[in-house]
Amino acid sequence: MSTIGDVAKRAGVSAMTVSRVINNSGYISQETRERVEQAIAELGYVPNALARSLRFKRTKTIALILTDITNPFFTTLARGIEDAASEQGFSVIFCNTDESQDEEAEYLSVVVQKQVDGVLLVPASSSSESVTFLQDRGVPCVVLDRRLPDVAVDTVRGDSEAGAYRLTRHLLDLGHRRIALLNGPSSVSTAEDRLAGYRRALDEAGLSSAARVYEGSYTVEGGYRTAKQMLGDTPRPTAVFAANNFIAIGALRVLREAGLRVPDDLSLVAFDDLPATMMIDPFFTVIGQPAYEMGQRATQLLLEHLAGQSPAEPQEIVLPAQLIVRRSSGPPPAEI
Amino acid sequence: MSTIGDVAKRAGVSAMTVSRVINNSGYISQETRERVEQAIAELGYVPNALARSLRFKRTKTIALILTDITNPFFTTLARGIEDAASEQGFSVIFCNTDESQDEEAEYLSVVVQKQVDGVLLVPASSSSESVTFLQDRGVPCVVLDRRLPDVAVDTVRGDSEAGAYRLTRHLLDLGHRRIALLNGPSSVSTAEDRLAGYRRALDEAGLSSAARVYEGSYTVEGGYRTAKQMLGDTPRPTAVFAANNFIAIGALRVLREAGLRVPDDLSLVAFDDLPATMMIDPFFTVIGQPAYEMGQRATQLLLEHLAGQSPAEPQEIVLPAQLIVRRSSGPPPAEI
DNA sequence: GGATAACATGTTACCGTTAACAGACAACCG
DNA sequence: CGGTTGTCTGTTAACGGTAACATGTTATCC
Repeated sequence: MSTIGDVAKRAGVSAMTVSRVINNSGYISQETRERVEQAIAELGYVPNALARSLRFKRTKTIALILTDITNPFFTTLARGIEDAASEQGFSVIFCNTDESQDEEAEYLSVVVQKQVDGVLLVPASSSSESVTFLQDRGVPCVVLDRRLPDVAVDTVRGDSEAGAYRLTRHLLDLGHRRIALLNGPSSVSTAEDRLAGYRRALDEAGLSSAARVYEGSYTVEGGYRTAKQMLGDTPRPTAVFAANNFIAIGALRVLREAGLRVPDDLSLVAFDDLPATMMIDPFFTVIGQPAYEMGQRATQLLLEHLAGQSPAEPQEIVLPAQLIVRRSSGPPPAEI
Repeated sequence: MSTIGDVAKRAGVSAMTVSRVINNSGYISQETRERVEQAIAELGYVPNALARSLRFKRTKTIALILTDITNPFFTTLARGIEDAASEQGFSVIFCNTDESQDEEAEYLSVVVQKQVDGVLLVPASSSSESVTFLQDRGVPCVVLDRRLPDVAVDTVRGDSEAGAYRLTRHLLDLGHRRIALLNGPSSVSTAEDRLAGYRRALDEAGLSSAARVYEGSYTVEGGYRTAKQMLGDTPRPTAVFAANNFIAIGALRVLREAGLRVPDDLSLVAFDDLPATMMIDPFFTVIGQPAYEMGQRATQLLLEHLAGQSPAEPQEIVLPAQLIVRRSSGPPPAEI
């Protein structure tokens, strides 16, 4: 790979002159400019962004640290982020923590060393450690999807509480009285908020004591396990609220294995929709979150920060969630 | 952000000594080491990877340039790549070209400037320009998913030809004689190969002249459009082979709108499976490609290259595709 | 006891780029 | 004609890190 010095030698000028041509700064005679441009073309010269970044202390690169890109919600989020970032000339380094705090810390250390200009973080847990680490080192950060209670930081997330409330209300309105919540890990704020929304709806209906909460992980296996547990308990719920799409899939498997029909024998609703592009047959009644927009907004917020245009006060942007009623929910079966 | 000099000053040593502590190289007295480590901890010092990279000419970063991370096949591929890369301490910059040659060129320029150690490329078209650009600048590259006919380069891809052959054979074996292919753009090698496999199966069955090929894009809209066109033609095919998952979804919409049942009135099979974690109800008969493994293998190949362990000869790794028979394919309806 | 080796630390120079400063020359002005 | 202004190009130093070399100290050996 040729350097600015190689170009300079070939064009018979100094490196500084080449730099001026590349950056269109200062005075350059037409003749010199052409000679330099030719040398650049002949050598296939590409400026070294590392050297530039070292001087300017900005890399035009941000890090995206999330739990699992394979979750369609995060895939769409990531796409929104990359689109918004590349539009402003920023590159995105992406990292999967698999909900591990250790992996998260490891990735954070790496990207800070690589001098990313900012970090978009979907935290593995509610610990404020990661954000503090970044703040101590002066790296701007926007937290995505999840709340961090103990630290002042920009956050962009969906309204889990209101979404869960509406989803539960939907089931109550259909006549359900025994509604189970298959939740994610309580260490994650979305699980906490979905639980809160669920409880609020039950409380309003005077059914506080009817709450049945099963805590697991946000995975198919988690859903499978908690659903199995739920089916063992009596009286059996007539509706199941899965706290995310993976849990819903796991739960559905259990119900199928038990020979139960949805929604005839049991209603099953979930948080998080699948993109229309991968749905053969939209079936689940869900709360859909605007994942793409969430990614965009978070990126814009971060980039404004980098440009120094944002208010000092940390912002919390909460995007509304949408109830989409489909075929997986219906009235409870008649009691025998 | 503090530098190695700040740490040195605080510990009362030279920058070089700090460097030695960090990298565990050369001789350091236990006492000095402790003083330096304390200074590092107190300052929250993090080494600047840019400065290191500038010296060593390696960034421990690779670029992943693909068409759309939102396509579940590529999502899984990306996950395989990130896992394999991070295992070896490499970071991944990801870029979506949306099948645009211009975007691809733009991203390539950026990541080469950023001095990535290598590039994983899902090319937007069969043009060899991108790979040549990288080779001219000495940036190692592995091409993913698609063949590039005019250039010698490492490639990891699925066996589209054999997969298409088997999928078509499956339909022929069920008794279908009029099988339409809703293909992707002919500028992409996978579309070319799937067409070839389809033709080979028809040829073997003596049905060469029965081929009906509709060229579109690898999108839901593309599938929708070509399927609509197909339905207008007579005699109507009894089976449809969608060249990817998005096309299948688009086609299914058309069939539903036309009141046709799958597989009773028409069989519909596709290339590319969805991850089990997002399937409510596995329905499509498909050819599944080992996307995760493809990503892993390609990354390993690239990293071996970087370590100088790989053969000079460009390798082509072709991974087998698997036929998964489900409910969307069945015998053709009885002729009236 | 002087040579030698092992240990411990510091100095210099360089990776590729560019801001700041400096110098040279031409045009223009009063 | 001397000074000012505008144009064009070059030199130096710095961004943060470390290899190579240099230097000094202490322990070891014959």
